[in-house]
Amino acid sequence: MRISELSRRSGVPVATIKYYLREDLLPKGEAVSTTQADYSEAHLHRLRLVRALVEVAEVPLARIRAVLAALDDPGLDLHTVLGTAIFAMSPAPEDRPGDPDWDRAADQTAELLAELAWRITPGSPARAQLTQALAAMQALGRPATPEMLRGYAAAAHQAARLDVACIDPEAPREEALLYAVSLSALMEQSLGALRRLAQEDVSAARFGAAAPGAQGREPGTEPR
Amino acid sequence: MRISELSRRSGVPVATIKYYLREDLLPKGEAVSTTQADYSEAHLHRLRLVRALVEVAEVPLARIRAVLAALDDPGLDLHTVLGTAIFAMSPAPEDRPGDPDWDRAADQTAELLAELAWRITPGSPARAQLTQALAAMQALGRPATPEMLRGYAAAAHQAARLDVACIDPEAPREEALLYAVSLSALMEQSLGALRRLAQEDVSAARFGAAAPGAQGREPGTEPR
DNA sequence: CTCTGTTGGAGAGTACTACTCTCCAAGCTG
DNA sequence: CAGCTTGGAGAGTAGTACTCTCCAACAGAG
Repeated sequence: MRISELSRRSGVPVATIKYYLREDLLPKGEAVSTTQADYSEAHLHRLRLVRALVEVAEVPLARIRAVLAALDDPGLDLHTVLGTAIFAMSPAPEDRPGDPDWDRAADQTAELLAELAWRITPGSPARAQLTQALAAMQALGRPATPEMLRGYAAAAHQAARLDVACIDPEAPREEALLYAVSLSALMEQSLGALRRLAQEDVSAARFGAAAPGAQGREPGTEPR
Repeated sequence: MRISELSRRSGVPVATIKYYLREDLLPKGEAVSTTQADYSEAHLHRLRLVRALVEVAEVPLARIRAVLAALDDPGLDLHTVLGTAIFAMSPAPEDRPGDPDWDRAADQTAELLAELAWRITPGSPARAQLTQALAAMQALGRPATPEMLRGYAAAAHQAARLDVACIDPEAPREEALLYAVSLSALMEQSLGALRRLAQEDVSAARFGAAAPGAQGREPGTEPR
């Protein structure tokens, strides 16, 4: 199919598709002539994936590019490639050793992970992310307690079991990986939304009374 | 304290503090003379909160402004103000009625929420977010199953119980709200990080073998 | 009372991201 | 062969979050 059909079928403007091609977010179509290239269903599929990550999961293009590059890397086993992709997906805050809040948070992280005994890669960006969040709570004067962390870890592990259960190792590798990554990112959004909904339920149970958001903004209205 | 001390104590450049003052992210100090204003501990505290939301939770300034405005709104009960703040915090994707993927996702959402019977506000942006994520999965040809959704909802509810348990209704209102909001945002980051760590553990258990990310990027290296 | 430095306030400028627009010659289509 | 589309490349734009520059009005040191 030509670029205009790719655009029509995906709903993405031609100019944007050209931009993605330039930025290596979409592989080039097979050149039929100097001014004509052929795009396949795989292109359409990848384009939809990019759009889902951009629009729904709000992943920066640079990170999407890194993830796709990891997926295209052949010759690694499923677990390794998945790990690499998830690494590339996450923001990696820089360590701030020496900062007292950071160091205390790093200890909290180490203690929690030692207790959980999860099989994880040492330098994982997720670990730095966790430390960063705990350091921020420290700085706000409300450090997380070990009991809280254990509870959140249990919830996270439950979600992760569901994530991994969705992976079909029998499916074609490319497809399985693509789904695993997109599912991980989209389920992160879903989990966040579900958590906010659940917060309302729990808060209603605890503090009771009227429905909130009565004077909240109209649906679809971005603040300012 | 003067602006320079506020800057020194918070680690935020004076220029940025001035910018936040202009942008209504920080209330003005009490004017002592034409060219001198006095900032309190409350200013320092709010500044730290803004920085935590910007740096760690990556919340856009416009949304932080909306949240702070909601918190400053007096005369509402705790549950209501909290709900309003959480509303202001979340992105609100626009509905796309008519789009088949969207409509199916909206049905899924309605079915799940009916089954869960959580006490939630009808127009909640979190609901639209959930629908959006489910619609994206639909579009990628891998719709979420009701069983999966139930599982994720259970995990989310568990996290939400921990969130709400942290709120101390006896604490000064302003303080309780500030902590609730920052905790919600920072714990979202922590939960995401924990989930990624747990994914690695579960994936290792299921697909076994070598440590992943061996050729992942160095810690602290942003892709491209 | 002068001199040095800081402050609040406002505007312009910058860096980055994610497009979006314009142009062009080559090429396919009626 | 006229008129549309296409691939490719560069320039332009909109939005976000600062960052810099300037200035007159002070404040404190000597």
